[in-house]
Formats: sequence, C-alpha cells, structure tokens
Amino acid sequence: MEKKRGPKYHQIIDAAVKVIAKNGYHQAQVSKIAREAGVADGTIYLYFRNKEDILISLFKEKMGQAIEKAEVKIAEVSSFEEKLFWLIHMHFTWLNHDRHLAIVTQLELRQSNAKMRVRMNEVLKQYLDLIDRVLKAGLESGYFTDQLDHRLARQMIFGTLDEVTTSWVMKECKYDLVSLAKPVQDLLLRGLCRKK
Amino acid sequence: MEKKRGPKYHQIIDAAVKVIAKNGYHQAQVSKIAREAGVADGTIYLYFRNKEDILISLFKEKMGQAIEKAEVKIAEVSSFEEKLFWLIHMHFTWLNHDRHLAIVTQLELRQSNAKMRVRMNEVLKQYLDLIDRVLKAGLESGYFTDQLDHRLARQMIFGTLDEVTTSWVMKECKYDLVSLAKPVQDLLLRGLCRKK
Amino acid sequence: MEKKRGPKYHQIIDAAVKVIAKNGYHQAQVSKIAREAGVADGTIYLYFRNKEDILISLFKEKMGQAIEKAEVKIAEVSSFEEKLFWLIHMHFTWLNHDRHLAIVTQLELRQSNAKMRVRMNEVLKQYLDLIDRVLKAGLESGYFTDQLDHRLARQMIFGTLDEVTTSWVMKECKYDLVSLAKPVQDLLLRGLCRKK
Amino acid sequence: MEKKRGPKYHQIIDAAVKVIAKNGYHQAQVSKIAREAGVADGTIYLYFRNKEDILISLFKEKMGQAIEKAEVKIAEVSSFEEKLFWLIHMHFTWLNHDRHLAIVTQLELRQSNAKMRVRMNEVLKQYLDLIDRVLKAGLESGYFTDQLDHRLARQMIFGTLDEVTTSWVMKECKYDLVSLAKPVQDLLLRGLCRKK
DNA sequence: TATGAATGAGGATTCATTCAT
DNA sequence: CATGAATGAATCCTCATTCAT
Repeated sequence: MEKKRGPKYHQIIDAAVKVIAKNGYHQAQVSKIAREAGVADGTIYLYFRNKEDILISLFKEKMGQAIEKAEVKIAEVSSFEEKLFWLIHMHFTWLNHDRHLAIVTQLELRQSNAKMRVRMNEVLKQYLDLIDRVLKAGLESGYFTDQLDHRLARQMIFGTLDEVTTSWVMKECKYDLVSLAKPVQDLLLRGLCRKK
Repeated sequence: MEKKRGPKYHQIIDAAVKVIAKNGYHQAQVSKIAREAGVADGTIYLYFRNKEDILISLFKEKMGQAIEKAEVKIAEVSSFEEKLFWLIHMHFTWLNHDRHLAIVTQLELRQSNAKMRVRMNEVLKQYLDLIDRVLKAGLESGYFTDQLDHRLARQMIFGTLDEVTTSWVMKECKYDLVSLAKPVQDLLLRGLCRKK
Repeated sequence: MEKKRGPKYHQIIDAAVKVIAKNGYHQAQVSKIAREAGVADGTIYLYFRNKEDILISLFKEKMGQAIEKAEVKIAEVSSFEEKLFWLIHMHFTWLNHDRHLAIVTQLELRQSNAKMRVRMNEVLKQYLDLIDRVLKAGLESGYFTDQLDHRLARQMIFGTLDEVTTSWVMKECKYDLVSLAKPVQDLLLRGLCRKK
Repeated sequence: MEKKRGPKYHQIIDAAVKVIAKNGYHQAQVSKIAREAGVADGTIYLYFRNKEDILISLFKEKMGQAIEKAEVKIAEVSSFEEKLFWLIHMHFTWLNHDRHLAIVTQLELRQSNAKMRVRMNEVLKQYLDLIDRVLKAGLESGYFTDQLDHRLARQMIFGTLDEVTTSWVMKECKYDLVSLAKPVQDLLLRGLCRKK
C-alpha cells in the first residue's frame, strides 16, 4: 500500500512539525496535526500509513533535503578542511533557519520509541555516509592516515554537531548557531591540544 | 511527603532498570517493576511518589555513583591528559559494566517527557560540571589557552562520549567499550589532524 | 470544548439512570453505562467531558424537564392553594412515573462528592425559586401575610416533599406516591393543628 | 467479634468527626483519622470492625445522646405543643452546639453508600419513634384526630427539621439555629394558612 | 478523494485492612 | 494492647485508526 504524494502530503508534514514544536511529541495527536493541516483526521491516512509514518516521513523529507544541499556544497570544494567546514556550516544553517524543525529533531523526535528510532537511523545512515565520504577525502588527501579510527572519527564529528545543536536548542536558540561553524571545525581538526 | 530509603528502595530501582532494558520504556508498567522487585504494586508508592519518581531516582542514583567514582579517580591524577583519560575511562567502564543500565540511559530514558528530561538534566549538570573542572585543569596547566571555547570543548567531549556509547549500545554491545578509552582520548586531544 | 447533543446524548443519560439505579452510585462504572447505552466506552467522551459531567447532565436534564412542566401547570391555575397542590402533584408524578430516576435522585446521586453537589445545587436552585414564586402568589393573594417566614416556609415545603419521596423510595415504591399529593397539600396548608 | 470500648473508642470517634468535617467524607482516610486520634492505623481495628463501623458508631453514639436528652426534656412537659417545641429545640440545640458534627451528619455522612445508609436508618428509627410518641400525645390530648395521617405528619416534621438544619449548615452556620425553634414549631402546627 | 463519528484497549494509583513484631 | 509496613484490587480516560457516507 504505497501512499500518495500530493499537495496535502507536504501540508501534513509541515503541520506535524509545527504541532510537535508547539505542543511536544506526546501532545501531538493526529487530530491536532489534521486540524493544523486543514484536513480531516481520516485524510491523514490517505497519505500516511500511520502516525509513525508521518514522523518517519517528516524526518526523511527534511533530512533528505539537508543532506542533498550539503552534498552539493561539499562537492564544490576540494580540500578536506573545507569539506568539513561546509558539512558543519550546512548542518548549522539548516537548523538555524527553521527553529521549529530544530526543536523537533533535537528534542521531540528523540522521545519516539526504539522501533521508530531504528527506522530514523536508517535515514540518518545517509548523513553518516556523507560524513564518511568527507573523512575519506581527508584520508586520500593525506590529511591524516588510517591510524585514525574512521568510525570513532565519525562518531566524534556527529556527536559534537549533535550536542552543540541540542545545547543551542535548549538555550532557546538565543545565539547564532552558524557563527559556531568555524570554531567547531577548528576544534574537530585540532582537538583540545593547542600547543604550538 | 519524604519517601523512605531502605533495602526495597534499591531493589525497586534495580528492578526498574531490568524491566525497562528488557521491555522498553513504554512497556515498563509499574506492576511489572513491582513483580520483578518482588513487592506488591502498592509498595512501590511507599518508596516513590509516582512512576516518574522511580525513573528520576534511578538516573540520579546510578549517575550519582558514577560521577562520584569518576571524581575520585580524576582527583588522583594530576595532568590534564590523565584527567581526561580517566573521565572517558570511567564513563565507558560504568556503562560497559552494566549493559542493562546502558540501554536504559542511552536509549530508553530518552523517551521520557519534557518535564522529566528537565529533571534529568539537573542531574546531568553535575556531570557537565565535572567535565568543566577537568577542562579548567587543562587551562591552568597551560595545556591550552582560553582561545579555546570552553563551552564548545565541553560539548565536543560530552557529545563524543555520548555518541560513542550510544553507537555501542545500538550495536548490541558487541565490542569492548573500555578499550576505546585511549583512542577516544587521543582523538579529543589531537583532533582529526595527524600531521607531524 | 462544547460537547455535542444528538440521539446518543439522551441514550447515554438514560443508560446512566438505569445502571445507577440497578448497581448503585459507586458501582456504576463508565464501561457499564456504555454497554447499557449500546456504545463504546470512548463514545461517552464525545458527548460528556467526564463521568461527573454525565451525572450533572443527567440531573440537569431530568430536573429541568420536571421544573418546566411544573411551571406550566402552576401558571395555569390562579389560587395559591391550587398552585401548591400542583407543585406537589407534579413533584410526585415526576418520580412516581420513573422509579429508576427516583432511586437515582433520592438515594444514589447524594453520594456524589462536594464539588458535584455544589453543581447539582445550582440546578436545584431553580426548583427552590419555583417554590418561592408559588409562595409569593400566596402572599399577594393574601392567603398569608409576611408574618410568615418565607425561607422557613420554603424549607418546610421542600423538606417535606423530599422526605415523603425518600421514604417512598426506601419502602421500595410499594404504594402510590401521587395519591399523597392532596393529604400533603392539606398538611402543609393547615399544619398539624386540626381544631375547628 | 465484639469490639472493645475504652478511652480510645471515643477518641477515635471524635477524631473521625473532626477529620470528616475538615476534609469531607471521601477524603477522610482511616490513616488520617488514626493520626488525628493519636493512634496507629492498626489500633483502629482493635476498636472497630472496619471503617464503616466507625461511621455507624459515630452516628449511633452522637444521635443516641441527642435522643436521650430530648426524651428527658419532652417527658418533663405535658402538652403536645410543648413536646413538639422541645423536640425542635433539642434538635437545633444539638447541632448548633457542635458545628463539626452538624457538617458531618447533614452533609458528609449522606455520601455513604446505600448499605451504610440502611444501617444509619436503623439508628434514625429511634428518632422517628420519638417523633411518633410526640404525635401520639397530640392525638391522645385531642389536639388533632386520626384524620391526620400519622406517617405523613412524621415525615413533614422530620423533613422540615432536616431541611432547615441542612440549609443552615450550607449557609456556614452564619445565623443562630436555636432561635428558629419557635417559628418552626408555629409553622408545623398551623401550616402556611394564617387566616383567622 | 475526503470526511469525522465511532471504536476499545490499556495502566498508574489509592487506601482499607492485615499481621509479624 | 499497640504498631505501621506491606498488600493488591479496581477504574477512568485518551487517542490512533477505521469505514460508512
């Protein structure tokens, strides 16, 4: 039962983002999302298999767009340092731009159950793959050798970006996230060590 | 209404860890926890205000113990590098040792609602403070200068530890977490850069 | 959140009367009422805010109808004695006609908590106002002067009707209540005194 | 299993009155009564079979005392009018004197279930018998003839006293109840009719 | 396509009562 | 006599999903 796309598909996803950001994950009932989207409760089920499917689709759509944009930008630059910079920059720009979405991905969607998070990780996989490709560029350009544990490096990058973003959201997005791109890049490249 | 401590207090907390790890957050009914603890449902409420209070107390107890142990160990060594190493080592040891607890803290407890997470963050605050103290030692020893953004550094450390641990849990704890302490320390200290 | 009216609204109220009369106030679970009404448990909540709201609505609906009918009849006659007679007659007819309702209003609904009784008193107020209007007619027609304490008179009338009805219900409605209308009117008008 | 009397018996009953008056019937838990009485929860059960038994005993003790006093006073006077007056006077004096008890008997105890009210009615029976004896005196003295329905007369007297008292309690005992004895006697004797 | 009324499963919590001490 | 820790039964309400229109 493949569900349809149509104008209402995105209408419902955007309504979901808005409703979850405003009310929180556990107070985002299907009927509220339907009302926000301006459709009947039942209509939701013409476009999505179930509630879970709305959230997965939401994550897939939004994340997918972000990854695509990042990929394009990263392909435009050649050095590892620049690629890493733009990875961070695009990540921050993406969430800095849509605060509702930031709340939803960093705080609310994490309350979903284990089963859903497995499915969201499948989406996240593409992002991790992108990080891997950036790292591979670093290896190939000789920026570092394979003494560097690839998997750990990826986890440090992702973990840091995620934590920085989450902290920003929990501080109610009071400061500019994008301006942190450069210092974060620097931190990831050189670590805590600052000896000359 | 101050609740009692007693042998059953810890009995119930440990039962909660086991039940949540096995069944998942949303399938961890009070009656299941009571049965696992070998007490009546009502007995739970002689020791905890409500279900939420069990989970908060669980987090507080377990996290508290871990932080205490880490603090002791960190105080025993003097250099920044060693302090950082033991911070990581203790973090990994803690969760490597109790896989049920790892599942609960890394995956299940994150499904709790906003109100609960605020209260859990209060506990987490102590851990972040510990990281801050370690970083301060680095600053004072001249390992790095205050050109390093303290807050970002803390977020990198915590984000990395958290992501490494979560990945390990999601890989079903198939490898030894503690053996990652050294490479992670190295990664955090020197960053991705490996040029000599 | 204004609740709907519809055929099911009255269906549920009538089911509540039947279930409460048969099982008693504290044994009248929502699921029993739903089953009796032939709807699902959840449907109840499309028509009523909560269980309390069913009971308040029940009282309001039934009492409201009775008061309206009594008012019409009382307006049709002109003398104070007749007005009083019809007040009593309508009161007795109302409950004599629906024994389940009699049990519910005289015995079961009185077990409700303080908050509910305050709300039921608001409904009862309309009935007391009706008694007051009847008494006012007696005053204006010169049947009695204002040496008569209005409030006490109302309390005697209401207290007597209530006690007569409750006694009848507790005697399991074994005799005809309506036939008591005339003797009760006589008693209220002339008191215990029977000297000529 | 006949329960013991002792100093704590009355201590517990008085605690029950106080707790019910302050917290309401449904918030008067056994443990609250025990605390107020200064005994352990379990001690209650050395003196009473169960919670119901406390309330029945409370009603029986308090009502019994009131009836006894009323009987003595009524025996001292000879005319029907005087006997009726003292019946009313003693009823009002009793509750006017102990406002907590008034709240408990007029409002709170009525929330008890059908089974309990049957048992309370057995106690009340003695009071109704007293009214009957007063009425019998009226019949024998020729104050009225047996054209007067005895049962209805009793219901009017009791219903009126009860309603007057309940109204007074609901008005938070703001006026003096005892001063209503004379007007109520007058009302019951002569009815609403005031023509000469 | 779209609607929205109807469904019904599922769980935290209270509190009267017991009984080992 | 007295204690008080422990027991465990019992129920209202929400909300994702369906299906007749």
